[in-house]
Amino acid sequence: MPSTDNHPVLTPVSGGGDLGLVDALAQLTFAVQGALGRIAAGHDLSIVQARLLGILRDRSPTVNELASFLQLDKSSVTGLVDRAQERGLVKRVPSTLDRRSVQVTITAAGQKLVDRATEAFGEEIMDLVADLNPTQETRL
Amino acid sequence: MPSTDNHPVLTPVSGGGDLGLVDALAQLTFAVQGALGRIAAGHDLSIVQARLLGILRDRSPTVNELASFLQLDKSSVTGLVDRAQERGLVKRVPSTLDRRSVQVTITAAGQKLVDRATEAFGEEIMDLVADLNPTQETRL
DNA sequence: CAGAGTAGTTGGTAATACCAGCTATTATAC
DNA sequence: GTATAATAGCTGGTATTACCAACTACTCTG
Repeated sequence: MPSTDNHPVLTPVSGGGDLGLVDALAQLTFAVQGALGRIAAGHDLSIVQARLLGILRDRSPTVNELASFLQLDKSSVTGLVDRAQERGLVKRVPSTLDRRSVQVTITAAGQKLVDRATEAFGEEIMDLVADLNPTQETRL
Repeated sequence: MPSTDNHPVLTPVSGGGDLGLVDALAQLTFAVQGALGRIAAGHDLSIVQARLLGILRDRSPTVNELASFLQLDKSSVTGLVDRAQERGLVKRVPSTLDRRSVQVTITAAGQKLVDRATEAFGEEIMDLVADLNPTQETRL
């Protein structure tokens, strides 16, 4: 409830076209990301970890696929999965089709965690959207 | 132009209320943040650095104020400003009112950089918004 | 003026992210 | 059919980002 700061962040100057909108959008994303980050942290997750688990809810992609989902380097995903695996949130299952690749799967613990986090996301983001609607709605 | 992936990330399961919206919003912010990150990187900036410079365009806040703008710990801001200062993008000016505090100011080089980056932001985000409007517009 | 409080920095740690280079495996070329 | 190229993932190295706790230098309070 405190800190949705309302100062322009990107566009106080002249610029080309309709930059107020861009700034509003940027701020919206910062606000949402901030909320996401806070909630995730409340469940001992970072945003990226939450995204990882979110993706794994209905898929068991390879590391490569994860990298493209998350727009990360393969090596970043390796580390991400490593840490999640150490915490028992995901598993690596060797692929039977291609022995080079691994399929990353969520564990029951991971499911439970991401379920709880998602619920919290839902509530909090709804609130946030309600707050921002007056500003945003008029802009779209 | 490639990779705006369209897979649900948070909410494929049941959940409480109107979670499709939350997911859409989350994805929007990821997309925007991704674009921001890419463009910033194109100017040798991270998102946080870009935000820093953006804030400094029309203000010369103290480290403390920056911390609250950016929702960061003071020590994180110290490092952020350190690196920006090493690159000649910002300056530290000792405050005359309170000798404990510093005022962080943007340099001419920083101005130029943030101006260029902002322009790029504007264009690219406009494109992105145009893409997402059909989905988003109906949702708001 | 003594003690509490505040501004900023420092030091230590961890997560995130990249790149380049490596191994094992698979696919292609000849 | 084997040699070569390509691919999947991991390692090692580095930089950034972020935190916390502790410290210094001031400022404010009692």
